[in-house]
Amino acid sequence: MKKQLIMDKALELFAKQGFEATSVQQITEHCGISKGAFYLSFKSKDELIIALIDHFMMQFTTEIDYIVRNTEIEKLLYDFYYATFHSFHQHSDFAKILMKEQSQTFNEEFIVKMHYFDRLIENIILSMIERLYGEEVKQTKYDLMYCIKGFMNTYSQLFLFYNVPLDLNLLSESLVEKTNLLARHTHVPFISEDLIQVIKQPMCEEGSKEQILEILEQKIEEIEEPIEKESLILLKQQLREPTLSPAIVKGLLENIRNHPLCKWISYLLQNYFEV
Amino acid sequence: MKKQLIMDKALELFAKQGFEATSVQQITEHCGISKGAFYLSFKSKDELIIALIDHFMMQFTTEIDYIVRNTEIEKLLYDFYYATFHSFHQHSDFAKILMKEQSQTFNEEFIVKMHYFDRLIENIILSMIERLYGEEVKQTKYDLMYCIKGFMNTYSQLFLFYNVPLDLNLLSESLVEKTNLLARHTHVPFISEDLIQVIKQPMCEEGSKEQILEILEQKIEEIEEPIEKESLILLKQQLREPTLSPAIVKGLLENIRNHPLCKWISYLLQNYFEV
DNA sequence: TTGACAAATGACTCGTTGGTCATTATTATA
DNA sequence: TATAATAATGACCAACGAGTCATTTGTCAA
Repeated sequence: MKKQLIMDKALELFAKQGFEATSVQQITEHCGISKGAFYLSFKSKDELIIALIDHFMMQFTTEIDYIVRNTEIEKLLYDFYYATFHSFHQHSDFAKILMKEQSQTFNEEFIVKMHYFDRLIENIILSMIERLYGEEVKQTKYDLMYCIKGFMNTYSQLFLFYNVPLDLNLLSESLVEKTNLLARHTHVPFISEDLIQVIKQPMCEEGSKEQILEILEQKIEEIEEPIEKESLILLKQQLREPTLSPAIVKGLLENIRNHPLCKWISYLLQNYFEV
Repeated sequence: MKKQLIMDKALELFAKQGFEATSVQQITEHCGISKGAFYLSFKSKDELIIALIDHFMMQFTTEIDYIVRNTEIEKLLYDFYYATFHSFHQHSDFAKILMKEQSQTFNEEFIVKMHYFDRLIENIILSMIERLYGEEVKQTKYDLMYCIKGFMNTYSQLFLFYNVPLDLNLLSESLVEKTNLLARHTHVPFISEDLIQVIKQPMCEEGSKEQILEILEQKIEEIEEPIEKESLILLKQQLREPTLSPAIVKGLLENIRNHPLCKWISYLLQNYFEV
């Protein structure tokens, strides 16, 4: 598929030069295709960057969420950091774009997307904190969440922009220690429940039933494998009119969770059904 | 002075839209001047952004450095955070630019400047850590430094991009607690002495004698006040040929330290003479 | 071999940008 | 007031970028 080629090559250039500084001309040259061919795959340059963000952020969010939901508590924090940095490292070109283009103003949709994913990640971190420390951190959980985000940011810059050899194990151990320290001994919160209300505000976007339905129908078309396809169809019915028991829904979700094209929809459905 | 007007107005626009997305046209319109007038004050758009960075970063670096050198240990950490966030808050337009344009690739000189100041700030933080905890954190000081940088970044985003009411006192208290916790109980460092060597590398730039001399001569021209002027002239001689005692040098530096035009040169000289 | 259809091309348009410079307005000086 | 010097103007230029579309190339069934 041309689309994939363009995304791959554009990713390299964006990471190196930034989005604005990379022209469509350059991208097409780097792909060895014509300018027209580019516009057969993407309606605009903006659509390309949105596609890139969607692609990687969906993947990342889903990965992290799965870990937070399914890892035993003893390994949870370590695995979380490990997976995070492993992912950043593996998709370092994309991570660089994220860092560079952080909250740039050039495109409305871009910002909305970024905020949306940012919010998702914050929620995942919060639910991890909940699992790890529970009531213990009631007063300080938002601060803790911000610190964890800060660690993710600060430490990833180290290996993204200086190419130092990366000892993922040591890094994760080190951050686990720091996080536990902060969780267990912090008593002066800065971010109160009030403050977080001011920050949060909207957060609708993808969550709505209609949008999930839309994506669901699209996936049903795409998928060939009978089990996955039927699971999707059943889930669609359940979405329209809840009749199945939670156990069955959970099973159906399990059926699709490892299909490469279903990761995202499975994440959305899981959230929707509050499993 | 036109230059100041342009810098003020451009700052607003850059903070709102980013550097690349703001045209010289827009800036001149916002100032109520013609395009030609802009180019009487700045040779190029790039020169403008460099001037802005220099202006604010010199100010910030000098402020923080003064605090770290001169505050009693009991208040040091608190004052450091307070001053940092106070400065970010006061110059929030500039802080926004820093966040947005973080390591953008558009201009070589820009990046060099940013790295230079980043390095300066890292050194200031390190010397603060040294004063606060000394030997205690020998193994973990670089990690601690990165965590402090992380706090500065993460928490400033809160009030820069959501305009929440800001309780500077609480914020500083809260970060003091976190920092002390990490300093006193961390045992698993990630950033070793080796790693920091890989990252550091060059770090020359402004420090050289010739460059200091150049700025010094320029300042001697500018300054009217007799005491400050003579102090500068004596310091210039001392720079060429060291003859004065450390006490005298320190006194001369003290003479100029509060002159609004001498903050930066005084910082550079202080570093050079290792006072 | 032909012809219908889709895929791919790249010269082109049109808007915008950073930057220049001949000209005009303003001020200072004699 | 006349003249020189300086400040300010904005029409203009070359360069470049996103996006378009008439045309060419490739494919495959008949």
